[in-house]
Amino acid sequence: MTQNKTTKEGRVGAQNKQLILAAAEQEFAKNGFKGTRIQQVADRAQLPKTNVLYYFQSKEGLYLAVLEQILELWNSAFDQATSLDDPAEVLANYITEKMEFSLTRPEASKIFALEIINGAPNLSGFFKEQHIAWMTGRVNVVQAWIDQGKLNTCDPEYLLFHIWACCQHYADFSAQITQLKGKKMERLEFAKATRVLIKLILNGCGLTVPEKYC
Amino acid sequence: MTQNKTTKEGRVGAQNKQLILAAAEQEFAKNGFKGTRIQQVADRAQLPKTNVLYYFQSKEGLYLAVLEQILELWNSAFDQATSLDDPAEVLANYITEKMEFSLTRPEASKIFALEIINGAPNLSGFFKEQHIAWMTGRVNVVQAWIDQGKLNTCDPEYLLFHIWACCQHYADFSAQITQLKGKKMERLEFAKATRVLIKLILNGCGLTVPEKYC
DNA sequence: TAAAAACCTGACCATATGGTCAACATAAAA
DNA sequence: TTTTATGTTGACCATATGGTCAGGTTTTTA
Repeated sequence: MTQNKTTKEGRVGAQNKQLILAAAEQEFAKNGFKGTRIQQVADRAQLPKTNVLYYFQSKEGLYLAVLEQILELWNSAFDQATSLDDPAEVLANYITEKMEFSLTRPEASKIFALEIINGAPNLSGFFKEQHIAWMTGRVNVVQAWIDQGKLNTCDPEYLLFHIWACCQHYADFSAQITQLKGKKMERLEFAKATRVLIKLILNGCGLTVPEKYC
Repeated sequence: MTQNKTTKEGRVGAQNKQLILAAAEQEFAKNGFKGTRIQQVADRAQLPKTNVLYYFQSKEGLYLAVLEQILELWNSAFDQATSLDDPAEVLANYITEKMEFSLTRPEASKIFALEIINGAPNLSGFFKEQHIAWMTGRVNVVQAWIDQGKLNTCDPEYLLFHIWACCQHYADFSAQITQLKGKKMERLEFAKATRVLIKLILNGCGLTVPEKYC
């Protein structure tokens, strides 16, 4: 259905590309860019190494494709929120979304984390500008809430950082959490962590947690 | 005739070892284990590559030495806190310490983060057990505070995770923060972030921020 | 001061790995 | 059916890199 802009690919191609991307996501998350071997990705996808290179011109090309696919997942209902919305509802929902992401796509979160720790050498200027614009918009909305007295005074920028930090922690540091809890966090534990986090953040801002998030 | 495996080191050795460790910390934080070249470490330390291998038998040995040195920095006043102490004071101080660490030793934080994201393959069983013991002790203290009514009900384990997450974020994700703020966070911004975070966490737990942390 | 221990380093090597290529197979279009 | 585009793959290569080694110098010890 959708035709790729650069290379014309048939059914088989599209399917294999997805297979390879999924395998690559696992490997890159586990070993980082330098630590990942094309052969490992190929093995996981059950294809010969040369086949991987056929679809993605190079290891870097493969990594960029993985990264691009991940960045498309960054969308959220919070993006469209305005100062007219209820902050408690919006923030609780945003946290819920982020936690759900950490639960279902931990590898994506890890790859992003690795990219940032490395100094974000592969994030396009376009993405960065877009990200800054998003941030500015969201900070303005939160500030408007504060100005309206809906929210305790708190620096909106840092508030967002703290929400990200907590939510991503459950994906990026899952090994540590598993170690400390004695077992892997399943959906049930994630639900509890989400509730606890929502309460912490909202109360921390002087908000009451909406009924549905208790 | 033959000296045992434990190499005796003189003045020069001790000095060079520290030099190499410092250089390695920078490189490992920036490029990860696989991504770091011994030659890069040597260049940074302004020594020949062979000299690095003289002091540390292998790249892995060097990495382990760096990691070990980092884990020694994990100590905190919170370690000795009891349920008799004031939770607001203890937690505010703990957050302050962690933030100070993110400001002054961001590379150490990043290396630890990379290690965890990779599944913590190099953290010794001893460290892990010690870490679990620490956690258990701290959770008990927090729970005691809750039982005494000093603190709102909140899962102590998740509370600690959230504190870690937020504090480490300022070190590990500094590239993203710098990008979004338009400039690197200096000590002044760290002080503000610390204040904001303390307020968020303490208020989130139903605590009042002590005067000295406002 | 002599011996031993610690320190230093250029030359070298084995191996792993990203990537190329050419020949072939299959699907799609004509 | 023929032709063209797409997909497949084993054999191969250039290079980077971790690590060795032998022979040397400096520092410490007895």
